[in-house]
Amino acid sequence: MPITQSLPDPRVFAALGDPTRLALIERLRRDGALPITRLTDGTGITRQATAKHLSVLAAAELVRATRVGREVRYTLSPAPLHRVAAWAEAVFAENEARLDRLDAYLQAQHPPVQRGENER
Amino acid sequence: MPITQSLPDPRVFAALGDPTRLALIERLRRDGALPITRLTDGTGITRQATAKHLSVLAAAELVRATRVGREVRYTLSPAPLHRVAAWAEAVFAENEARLDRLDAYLQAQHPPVQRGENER
DNA sequence: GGTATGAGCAACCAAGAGGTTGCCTATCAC
DNA sequence: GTGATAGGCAACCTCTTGGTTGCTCATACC
Repeated sequence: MPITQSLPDPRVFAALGDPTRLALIERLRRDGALPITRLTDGTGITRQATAKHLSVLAAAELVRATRVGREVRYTLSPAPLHRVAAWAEAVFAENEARLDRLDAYLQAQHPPVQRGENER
Repeated sequence: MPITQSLPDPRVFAALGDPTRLALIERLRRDGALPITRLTDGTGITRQATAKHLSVLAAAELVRATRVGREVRYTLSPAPLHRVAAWAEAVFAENEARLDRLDAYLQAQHPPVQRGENER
């Protein structure tokens, strides 16, 4: 069963590969739509730093910005997460399958000692 | 239903956030245990570059090295992939749930027109 | 109107990442 | 033994990244 799953966008992983951004994702998951200033306080960093992180997340399409008056609200856009989860799970499963085949092959080459009548 | 899922190790995402390393993962998924030299040829980079990438993957426990004679074979160690998939799927699901709650709330505030006998 | 607040833009900086070359060690094959 | 092959280590280089400060623009409030 050759995998049909296409390779995911590395930018999504890269975007998730930073603790600050991971925390932003968690925050947005909990609280929904928040403007940059709100997302900034509590963290020890500047608003501009947060803005950069958000733009990385936006580039990976993990987050969507909508302007409301003078503020910009960020919300999670979880489609990439879904794709990433599917890929990771597929790789995991496929690897298990390969190991099983390898196992079967090795068993055939070196049948285990003491098997009992025909399986024990 | 507050998420019990703990935050995943950012190093796993960071390790996956590079096209070269993603390709290495794919290669190992397909072909199983391979030494560095084999993993290197075909790619346009040096053996040392590949070694660095593999050490990043190993630090994230995505890959395991076993020495066989003079060569070192790398194999996928997919447990982190499983965890990552679970987290991503959980965030996806929780976000959908939050959106649904928001939706219900909005419906309650602005009941849709034409609801039937006693709503209109 | 004037003032406070939310956000964007640009320059800058230090540290890290991805890559290289050069050299050394260990194992295999003969 | 000799030579070829697999790999490790260290120094170096350049580009990116995470962060800052300073300034400007736009919207809201009174």
